[in-house]
Amino acid sequence: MSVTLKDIAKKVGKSVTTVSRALHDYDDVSPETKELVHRAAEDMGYTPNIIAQRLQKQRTDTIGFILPTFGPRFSDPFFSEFLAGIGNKAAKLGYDLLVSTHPPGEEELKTYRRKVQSYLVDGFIIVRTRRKDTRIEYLCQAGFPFVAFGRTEEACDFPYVDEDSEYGMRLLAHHLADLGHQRIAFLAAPEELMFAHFRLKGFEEGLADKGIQLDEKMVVFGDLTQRDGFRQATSLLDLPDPPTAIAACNDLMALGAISAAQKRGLIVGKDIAITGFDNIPLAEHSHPPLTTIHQPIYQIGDMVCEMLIKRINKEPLRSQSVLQKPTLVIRESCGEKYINPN
Amino acid sequence: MSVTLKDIAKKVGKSVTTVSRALHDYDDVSPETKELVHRAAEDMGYTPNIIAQRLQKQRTDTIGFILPTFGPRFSDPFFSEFLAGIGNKAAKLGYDLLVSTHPPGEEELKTYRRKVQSYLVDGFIIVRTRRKDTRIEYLCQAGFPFVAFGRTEEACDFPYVDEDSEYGMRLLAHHLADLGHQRIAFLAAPEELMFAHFRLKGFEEGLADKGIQLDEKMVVFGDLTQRDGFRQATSLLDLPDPPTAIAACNDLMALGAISAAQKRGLIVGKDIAITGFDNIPLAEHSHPPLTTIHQPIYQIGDMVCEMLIKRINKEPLRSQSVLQKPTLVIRESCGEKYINPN
DNA sequence: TTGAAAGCGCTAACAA
DNA sequence: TTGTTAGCGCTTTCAA
Repeated sequence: MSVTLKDIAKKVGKSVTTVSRALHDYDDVSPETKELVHRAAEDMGYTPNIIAQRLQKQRTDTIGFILPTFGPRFSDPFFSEFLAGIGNKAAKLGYDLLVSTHPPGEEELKTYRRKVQSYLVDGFIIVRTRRKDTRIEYLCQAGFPFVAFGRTEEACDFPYVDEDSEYGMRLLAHHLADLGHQRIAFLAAPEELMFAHFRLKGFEEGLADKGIQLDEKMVVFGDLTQRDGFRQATSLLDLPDPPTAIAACNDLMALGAISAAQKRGLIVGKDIAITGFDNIPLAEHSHPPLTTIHQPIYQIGDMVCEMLIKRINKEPLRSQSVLQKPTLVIRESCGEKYINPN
Repeated sequence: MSVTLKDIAKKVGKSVTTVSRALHDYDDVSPETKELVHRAAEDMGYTPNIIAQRLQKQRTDTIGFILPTFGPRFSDPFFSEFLAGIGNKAAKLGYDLLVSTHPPGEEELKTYRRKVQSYLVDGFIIVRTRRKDTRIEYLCQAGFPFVAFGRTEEACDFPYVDEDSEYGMRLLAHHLADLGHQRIAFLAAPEELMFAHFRLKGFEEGLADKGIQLDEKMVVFGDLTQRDGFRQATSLLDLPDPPTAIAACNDLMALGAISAAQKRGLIVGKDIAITGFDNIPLAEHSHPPLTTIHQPIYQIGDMVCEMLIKRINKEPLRSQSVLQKPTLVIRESCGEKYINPN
């Protein structure tokens, strides 16, 4: 059904070898033959069988990415932007992208293992690193190329790109403290996630810098979704002595928290301050627009992908790891100076 | 470096063929040999080389999906949910998912062509169908398996799943008209997109049902992003005789429109009604919560994927195409009965 | 400048 | 029940 080297060889009366070399522009093929072969290939509509090339070359020119999904209503805008970043870069560098979806957990590792052992991909991009990350342990120990977006607490060192979440959260804590808030809550995320850990830590430290101690009762944990942000913020507002400011671990939860506050009749930016983290496009047009920390997800995807491909090709990396300083984006969800009504 | 059938064969003193058959549990292999081979495979940590299997089988067990991206800040929650739907189903049925990102346009077709001709995928999932869709023309003419989420105006028929956007928009138009709105605007999307066309059409018809004619000046076009929703809604509100209701072609633009209205000091749900389409998770927790049309994206992804795999395996489809009736989700962005203040 | 031959790892038709 | 042989489509030594 489809044109192979053999077909071309037959047509031009040369060997398969010669045809292969002609097509690859080897210089031990006469110009005439090359011309002949190229024309025939063109005419016959030849396209190389990549699978065959891969078997021979023992490499797949494919990058693996496993999307951590959480139930059917999974839809974090974060990931489509990240995916666009790696996808575009991969395409540009001639790599394909093999994506799997998998909820984090036991089974997850099998998905990685299978792709590695069956030679389906040349390397992996890891996201949502965990403090103790079995995926990273596995890949390290297997000596398989990968680059992570995020750090871990593991001993093994590996290339990564990360935002300095601690620093970002400190920025936010200072901002809130400077606005005069005292009763400040933190809408945290599961502690096993490395970035969640950093963000909580950074926030605590930031408040401490300003002589405020983060009250244990003021820390609640959500699952990073808007829905849970709503739920957890509600519980915070139900407290006998509710916070005047809520810092959420990510934008989505912050958006949920805004809803929760508004449902209570509070005016966000006046009665209560709310902040996010990530600066997803939605943050700009929420009501009120969200004060948050900007993370250039697309560029991070782009960078991670480039690093991985260099790694696969054993080219030297400019630096093994990149820790970016994020920036504070002040919008309206914190309003002006907060004056305690009491 | 890695264990092959040959290695196992050598170890157990059998031929490669026998080993292969033993591992596949063919019944022309003696139980003892099977036992022996399985144990050896286990011991040696054998995993089949999938690339080799693919070359031999002439199929890839891989599904292609090309994510239509639009610039770096691309992040439509729609797609991550859809991706989760197809990804999970594909994994369940033993298929991999090859994802590419590509802005719609000239070059796009090359990406499809390459994947088809190089045998990288067994079939494609197409999204964001266009009225005249060259991707579909190409795949049809090439006789390559694919299933689309969305229809086209092409002659060729092909399997698809779609929501009845026309019907959905009619629902919304009726709702708005029943609330007493007269000056109603439509925040449309590029007309070449099939669903955008249907949605505009449905909306027009719905208003006509209620004896209202959609004013040409009341139709503006956005690019489906929140940012553009904001911009276009602003232009609508700038009109000398601004609308009392805006129906947006999708939720993201509706969210942008809400911002625009609020920036003007309007109370959405009271001074102005705004509706969306899609019912993305964000719609539930926007401020105010968005009245919209529910589209079960995850399930659609799941279904499309299942259909494609059946198609690849030449199993009969229950039905060649599925047109779902969407449902209206009434929340607060339209408020109560609208009484014209004049 | 070209071609024969081997081999990537696997499956399958056929023979024994 | 097992092994031999061929072949999927390609690249790459090696020899001519």
